[in-house]
Amino acid sequence: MRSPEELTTAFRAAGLKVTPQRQLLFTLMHNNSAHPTADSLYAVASKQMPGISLRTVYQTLTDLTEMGELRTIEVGAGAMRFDPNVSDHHHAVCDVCGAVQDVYVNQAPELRGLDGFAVADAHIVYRGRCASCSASVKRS
Amino acid sequence: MRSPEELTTAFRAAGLKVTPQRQLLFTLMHNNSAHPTADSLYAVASKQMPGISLRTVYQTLTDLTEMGELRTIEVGAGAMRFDPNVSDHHHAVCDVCGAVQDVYVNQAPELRGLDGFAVADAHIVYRGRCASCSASVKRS
DNA sequence: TTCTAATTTGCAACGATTGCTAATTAGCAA
DNA sequence: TTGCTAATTAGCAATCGTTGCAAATTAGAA
Repeated sequence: MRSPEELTTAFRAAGLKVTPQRQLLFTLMHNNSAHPTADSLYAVASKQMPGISLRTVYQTLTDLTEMGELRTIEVGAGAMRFDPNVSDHHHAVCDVCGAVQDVYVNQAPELRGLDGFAVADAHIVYRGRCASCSASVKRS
Repeated sequence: MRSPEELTTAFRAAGLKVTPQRQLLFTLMHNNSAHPTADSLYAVASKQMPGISLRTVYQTLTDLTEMGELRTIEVGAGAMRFDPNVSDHHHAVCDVCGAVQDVYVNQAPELRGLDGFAVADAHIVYRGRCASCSASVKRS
């Protein structure tokens, strides 16, 4: 996702308005590696701008996604997550704390069973324990 | 997932009862490669047993999943799907017709960015066009 | 400054799923 | 075969995440 300044220009160029709500969300998502849900982003945004609505957060995230500035990811159950990293990558989800981190694969694996299926896209979700949750395991 | 006969034994052994509803669902899921949702399975079941409730379908699918007889898979938006194939495999989802097929990978790819994450499980969702939807593309 | 289309907000509605409860029933034991 | 009781079913309400809608507000071009 581009910087808040570039997004301001891009939005205006697309005939979209740049409101204070949107500017705040631009800055909150820029370089955000937390893979937030709409709701968690709303919680953060509300602190800086009390009264902003969850509906607006959803709307702006949808706009950014349609412009290709965000990717949406679904990791098992729960809400949709938004990722400002739109490069080709995958995700690892910690089963303990729920944190999501980016993962890159070096080469695509060979497949069996494709049977004429034309692959356009692939997304891998890894599950396990993140480094900090692995470290905090008490001996049992 | 095991055969309806084996499941009957397994359910009783686990202190669970084998009702007509459950027997029907056992047979409908056995060797079912359609990756149905609870709702689509309910539609099929209702034809053979009018009056069966969606609640019971959910309950039985949950029971089977907890016993390790089914896997649940989520492919992008939409409802949860149930897969009687519990072997280690992945899925390809057709963007046109929504069909889901099983895919097997020969070897796990090398990863970057794991950063101490201990992987316990991986699931790949491929998206694209299935064979029949590729074949039925009209020239444009 | 004016005007208007875009935006925001709040709330209703939606789809998927689960919680709850009364009525029913599988299946063990006598 | 009959009784008993815990498990199950069905139906409905409630939940969660998300989207549709409409009235009031506002960005930003003219």
